[in-house]
Amino acid sequence: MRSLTLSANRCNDSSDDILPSNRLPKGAKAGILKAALRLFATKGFAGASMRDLSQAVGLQPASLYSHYKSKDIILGTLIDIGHSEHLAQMEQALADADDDYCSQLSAYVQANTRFHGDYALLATVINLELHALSDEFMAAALAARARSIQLVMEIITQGSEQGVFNIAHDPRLATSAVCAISLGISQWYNAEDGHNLDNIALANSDFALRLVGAA
Amino acid sequence: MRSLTLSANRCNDSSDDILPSNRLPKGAKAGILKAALRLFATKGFAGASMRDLSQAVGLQPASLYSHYKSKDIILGTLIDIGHSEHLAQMEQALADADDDYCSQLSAYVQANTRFHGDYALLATVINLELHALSDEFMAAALAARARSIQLVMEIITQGSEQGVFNIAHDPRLATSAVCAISLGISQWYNAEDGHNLDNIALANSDFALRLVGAA
DNA sequence: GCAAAATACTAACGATCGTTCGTTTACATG
DNA sequence: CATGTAAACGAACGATCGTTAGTATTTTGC
Repeated sequence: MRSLTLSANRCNDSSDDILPSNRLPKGAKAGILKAALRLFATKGFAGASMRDLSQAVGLQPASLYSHYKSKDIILGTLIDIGHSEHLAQMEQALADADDDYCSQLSAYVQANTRFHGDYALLATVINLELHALSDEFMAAALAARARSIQLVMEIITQGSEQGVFNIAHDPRLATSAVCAISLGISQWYNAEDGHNLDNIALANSDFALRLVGAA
Repeated sequence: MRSLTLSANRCNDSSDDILPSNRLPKGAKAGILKAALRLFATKGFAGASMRDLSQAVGLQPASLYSHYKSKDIILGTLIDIGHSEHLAQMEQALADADDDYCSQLSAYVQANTRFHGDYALLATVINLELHALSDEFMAAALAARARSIQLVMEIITQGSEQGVFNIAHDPRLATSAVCAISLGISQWYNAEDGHNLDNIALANSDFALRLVGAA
């Protein structure tokens, strides 16, 4: 682990797997998306130009428009990929886990942490550049986000009602806190640091279980 | 509380106290800083133009340069204010609290939560637009950030060594999680929602104490 | 091997960017 | 009232922005 100082490092991933491969388009589009993700994560959407992007993929600026009709659509595509993959991974994790509330919460937090570590740049763009989305993408993004949060909100509120969890406060505050724990690591996690993402995920799930007062 | 869905709402504060008044410059500079904060928080640093800013304060674009020499300096000033105020509030909170590790951690988390609620826009800009800082401001920003985190890191590690806390994992992971809890609320907290910031701060401090396994 | 489709190029458009210039107004101080 | 200073102005600078047009090159399907 290089540091845990929540540094300003928004681009600490030099690997090639910065986007879920199963959702990557074929051909040159994949390279454009990856380069755009790196640029948007480091310089922000408005701070990264189409010329920056064209240089990163080794094309002329105009050539990008053979693949994507606008800069907005590139951002929208990235954020859509991120939200879709996140929701899918959360649902899969819950389906694979045991049916009790503790296992469900633990599975969610571990999967959420792994997502934010595996796709730190993508998580960064989703969380930091959502405001730059055009309207048509924004609606879908907010819906997907709400669905992902609802998954864990229900676990926590129902687990609390059933007495499995013991939260002395508004369950929604606990949900917010639990989500924040996983979310934070995308700001500093670096796969090449040698820090084991599984260990972090396990720690975070333990933290979450403690936080909700799991029996 | 309007929602806890971690929405994309990066500008939910229409009040006038979006910056700590004791650190505001006199005269027109204060209005420029406030308008810039709102713009940077909603559109990002690169996405907000000097013409946007001039319109918000009712000046011509050129007039802004009578007060601040460049756009970068405005962002640097905002982030410097934010970091200075945050560090000061954290140190004050620790000084006012009892000397045991639980009280210290609780005080830090409550103060941290209140800061992120009271100055949600400022916290947003600090966390999301740090990458746009020029080099001279960046060094100071990272140093201030490191100092703020060190305060709570020491509480947690020493409290763990003394057996007051019981953390089954790397104390730095617990620190990261504790910080993330407070940090998250700047994304959705709205003072006009009627939600009591003191309640949130209290909840978060309880969550943090549970997280570290406080005796 | 040929037509068609996809992908790349050069060049340039109008708009907007941060910033500077020289000037004028407003205001405090003598 | 005179004077110096701070703060505002209109206009414009060169650079860069996202994007389009038109054309050439490469790849694909029959």
